[in-house]
Amino acid sequence: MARSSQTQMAVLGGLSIEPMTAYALREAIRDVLGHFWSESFGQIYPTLQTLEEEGHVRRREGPRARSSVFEITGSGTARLIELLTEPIRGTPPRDGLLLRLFFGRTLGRERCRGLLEAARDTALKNLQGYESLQTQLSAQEGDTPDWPFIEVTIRAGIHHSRATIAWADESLAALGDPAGHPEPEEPQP
Amino acid sequence: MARSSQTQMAVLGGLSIEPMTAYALREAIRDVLGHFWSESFGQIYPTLQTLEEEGHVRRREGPRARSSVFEITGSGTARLIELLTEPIRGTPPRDGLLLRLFFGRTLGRERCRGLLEAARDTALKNLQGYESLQTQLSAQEGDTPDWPFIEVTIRAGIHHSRATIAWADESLAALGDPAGHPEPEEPQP
DNA sequence: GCAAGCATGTAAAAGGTTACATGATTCA
DNA sequence: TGAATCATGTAACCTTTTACATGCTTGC
Repeated sequence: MARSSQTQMAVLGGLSIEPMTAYALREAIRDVLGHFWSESFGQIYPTLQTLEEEGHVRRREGPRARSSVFEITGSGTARLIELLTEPIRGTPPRDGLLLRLFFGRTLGRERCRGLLEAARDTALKNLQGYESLQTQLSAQEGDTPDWPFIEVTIRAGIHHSRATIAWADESLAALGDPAGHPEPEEPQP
Repeated sequence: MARSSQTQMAVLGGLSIEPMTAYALREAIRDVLGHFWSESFGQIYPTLQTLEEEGHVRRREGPRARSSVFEITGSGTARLIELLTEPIRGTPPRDGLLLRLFFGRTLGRERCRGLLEAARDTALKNLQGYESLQTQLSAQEGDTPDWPFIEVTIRAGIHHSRATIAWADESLAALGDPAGHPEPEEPQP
């Protein structure tokens, strides 16, 4: 029972906004929740089947041959609330960037700087993405009851990106400017 | 071949700082890398066996009967550098808090506020932990060649915690003060 | 003598990704 | 007509956690 309640949460949540095909659901999860969630086909299809058997979603004929549009049922909404109320199951942390930086003495200062610069660039791009998303969606959806909650998740991305940029800049300064003196003398004796 | 290069990285990295038993290695990973990495016994023991077969670590008699201290070999150091240089394999994001907040209309505003308050509290506790760790370790290890890199990882935690606190405060304000008006009338019809 | 913690390992199960196989539809 | 995209589903594989089984050592 309960094939990955985490996936069920995302699937039921998606369908709670709008009925769609499994394919569209995966695209919606990738495009809309992509900054903090992901699901693959291999999870979505079996989960939809389970949810259908349990009566939490209903399958209707889709716009094409052999395609199905899924919609959430009353019991599905109840199940969604139940899942959303469950305690958050935290994934054990696995940050490949920090692991590499931690062993920076072995990896080498220059390569660490490279990693930090790449992280900074990525964070900057993400930040710009979040900001334009916020502007765009607030115009489009600013009046819907979902908007305040959606905006909270976008602002999480904004805060996180800004923190990453500030941290990377600070760290690049701490690891020394390579220009002129690739391995600077220890500043403090 | 290459049983989880990620685990190998953490294991070889740990042993590159100091030879130890598998048990101690797990404790070190939990206590020192715990803020951004984790490994379980079920990963560490088989990985050490593989690394031993490949000649990347050497097993010595430990301080107790039936216990082994592992130390990294020359080829192990080379392998570690190779692993650290590999592109970072990003785990697909799965943030249970943001998922719940995204579906906040269904979950309910009050429960969302509760989640945000809990997140804020946790971040505050983490922040204090990072700050005292920084003070403590900078006195202890401030002169070692590893310290600048270790500090980078601690400062990542500090920046991230501060961002979480600021975001949670902002979001709590945005989701409305519950005092006086638990479920404010819909502002827009 | 016994409890807590050190120490080693294995097996089963969960959770998830990737690749594959298949076919319909749209559009250039 | 052929490529891109929509669409469904399965199977194999990988990683990782959890639980279990076992025994030594230290300190009270």
